[in-house]
Amino acid sequence: MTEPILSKGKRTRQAIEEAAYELFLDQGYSATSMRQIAEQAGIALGGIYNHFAGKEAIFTAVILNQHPYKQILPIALAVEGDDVESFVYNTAQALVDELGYSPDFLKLVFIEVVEFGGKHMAALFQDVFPQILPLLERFQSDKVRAIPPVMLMRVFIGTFIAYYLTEEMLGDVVMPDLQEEAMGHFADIFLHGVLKPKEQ
Amino acid sequence: MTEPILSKGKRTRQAIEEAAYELFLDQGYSATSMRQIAEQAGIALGGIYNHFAGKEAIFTAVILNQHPYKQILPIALAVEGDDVESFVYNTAQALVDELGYSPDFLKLVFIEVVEFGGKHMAALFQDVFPQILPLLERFQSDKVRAIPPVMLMRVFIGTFIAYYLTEEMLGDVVMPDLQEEAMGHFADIFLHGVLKPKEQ
DNA sequence: CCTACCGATCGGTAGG
DNA sequence: CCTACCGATCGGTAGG
Repeated sequence: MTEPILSKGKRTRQAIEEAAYELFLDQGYSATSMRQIAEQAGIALGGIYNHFAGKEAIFTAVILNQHPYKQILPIALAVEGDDVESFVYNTAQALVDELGYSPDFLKLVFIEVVEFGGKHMAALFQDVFPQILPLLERFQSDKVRAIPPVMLMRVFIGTFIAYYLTEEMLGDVVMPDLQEEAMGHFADIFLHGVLKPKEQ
Repeated sequence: MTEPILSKGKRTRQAIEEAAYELFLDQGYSATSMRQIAEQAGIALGGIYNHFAGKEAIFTAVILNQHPYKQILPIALAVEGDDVESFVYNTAQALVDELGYSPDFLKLVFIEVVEFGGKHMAALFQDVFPQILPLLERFQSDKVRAIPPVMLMRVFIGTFIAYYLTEEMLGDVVMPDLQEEAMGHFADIFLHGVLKPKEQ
């Protein structure tokens, strides 16, 4: 919410990134022209090249600064709940609340996979990995089965991706009424998959 | 394996689709030009328009005919195993064996989401849905917890997508040695999530 | 099914 | 940071 004062140069650069981000989400990378980016950023075409070496440099900046984890991580870190169960359920709830039902927040990664063959992934990963480590601790519990922690985190993240992608694939067409509960089912199945069976 | 005899027109059309399929997987839709498709299909640019109304018509045909489920469904249907456990494990194994570790077979769907906003999804779904119904039966078991069957299928499919997408996202960078076992972990967690706890 | 062409638009740059 | 421009390439078509 804090609006840091940026120099004019920084502000223009920021405007270009935001314009590009919106257009990429909407149309993908190749279908978005430098002219569209310039127009949406309120600048002349030539002006872009004072801030970026070229089109791909814009994408690189965008994916580093607008990557999904930048949205997800703060949400997940702010979630309350001392045990695994409530953490998983609360995170599921919080994510759906903040991100809605659309997989928009995943589209940048899809663009990266489809239009760049994943070649920025390594750089991205270096940036992300240290920051998701704190989340690993929240799975630390003797209720959890013996599963390598990294694998735990991977399946956890994967479960959310799976929810959103299948939402896009068949959410509107089938069972629109089940939508509200769907994320609950994903979280529930994940939890049962990860926890030791309760003796009841 | 059977090579049906096609008329020359059909063969050309098929060659165009296959050329486009390869190029789309490699570059995405927008970055692929009609000239590239023509060249790879061994035809002149103008010739394409005897078979397709335009570029998007090619994509529509490709996604209908080369959609991932066309590869996955036969594999899953051929899997042996009478109980849920062996079905899930064998399917996981068979898919990795046939599709490898790369998410290539998912790229068409990503292109559809990124470059078309998912607008062909409904038509696609009508084609796919009836054919995956038989798979639902293989989850019919009193070992399975009370979960709506459609949701079961959705999480099952989602688990595979999650595996492949996280594989692309961090498979090469981290834990390349764990790769072989990773799918096993996904299947294992899914199974525990879906089955009633065993009294042991 | 090909040749030759259309207008439009692309990413990028020179020069100021 | 803008104006005016570059060569290249785009999807598509006319005509044969």
